[in-house]
Amino acid sequence: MDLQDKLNQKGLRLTKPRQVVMTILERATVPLSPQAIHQHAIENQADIGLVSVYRTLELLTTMGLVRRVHGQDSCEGYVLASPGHHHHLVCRTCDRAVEFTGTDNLIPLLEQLQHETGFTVDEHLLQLYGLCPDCQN
Amino acid sequence: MDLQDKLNQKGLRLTKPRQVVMTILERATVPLSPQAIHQHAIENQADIGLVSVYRTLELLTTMGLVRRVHGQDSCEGYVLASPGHHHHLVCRTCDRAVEFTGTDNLIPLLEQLQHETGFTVDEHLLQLYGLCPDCQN
DNA sequence: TTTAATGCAAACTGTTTGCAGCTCT
DNA sequence: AGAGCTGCAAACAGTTTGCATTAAA
Repeated sequence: MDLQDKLNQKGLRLTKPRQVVMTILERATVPLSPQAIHQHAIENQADIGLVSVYRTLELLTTMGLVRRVHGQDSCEGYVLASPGHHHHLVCRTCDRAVEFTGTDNLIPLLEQLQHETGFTVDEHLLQLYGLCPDCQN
Repeated sequence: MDLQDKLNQKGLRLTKPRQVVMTILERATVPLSPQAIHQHAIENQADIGLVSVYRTLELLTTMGLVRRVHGQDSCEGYVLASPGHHHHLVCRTCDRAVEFTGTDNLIPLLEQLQHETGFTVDEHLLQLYGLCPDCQN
């Protein structure tokens, strides 16, 4: 099912700004800020407004198609939400990010904590920071 | 060596806003935003300006006494760069937080990732969200 | 006494909202 | 045709900067 169907299903529409934002995110390798996305759009002769970028990101995020992440300096960054739960390893220098999923390692920790504290744990945020191969000089 | 000495050593001064901010961070259990810190200060009859909070946080961060982290919603959060490393388990309903340190579980994951991606990983942010015993109804 | 630091106010930057006109279905 | 969407402009919120005054050393 493509984006158009997903939108129509909810009585929403596939419009130019939405297409453009989605395409840009699909091609992106790093989390992009709203302004960065807008910039990319303009450079690709797609004349959309910054406001629509914000609104589209909010929509796509609530639809679960896009995920918001926090870089170290750049606060707001958006990336395509690939299926499943995953985390990011972000380069402190160039902000390049790698996604990973293996969080089985956390399970024993979670269980231990739930037992010790009485909390139930149902969500977690794990972000790793370091240097990517190119920035290790 | 206490804060006063550390500051004087560089020709800087220990002033009321700096004391207050430091004390608040020492008592905090979750990352605090600049405004949250300011709020706390006011509530404790410490009449300091928001601007000083910002400037103090910048100073303490460059001195390595405080660390800036990015939470889920609150972008800017500051925590004491305490010796060792700790994380938080936060109740989604009442915001009560528990600190924990056991991150040995992460080490295999880190090593595996460093190997697979070529990144070096030197910092991480782990926050767990759930419900505390009181809020589980 | 000297000079760092404060706090106000004003400038900025990034994000959100109201609304008239436009467009996808 | 009609409801959803866009884009402008204006309102907002959070952060930074300039400058005269205060206070730590």
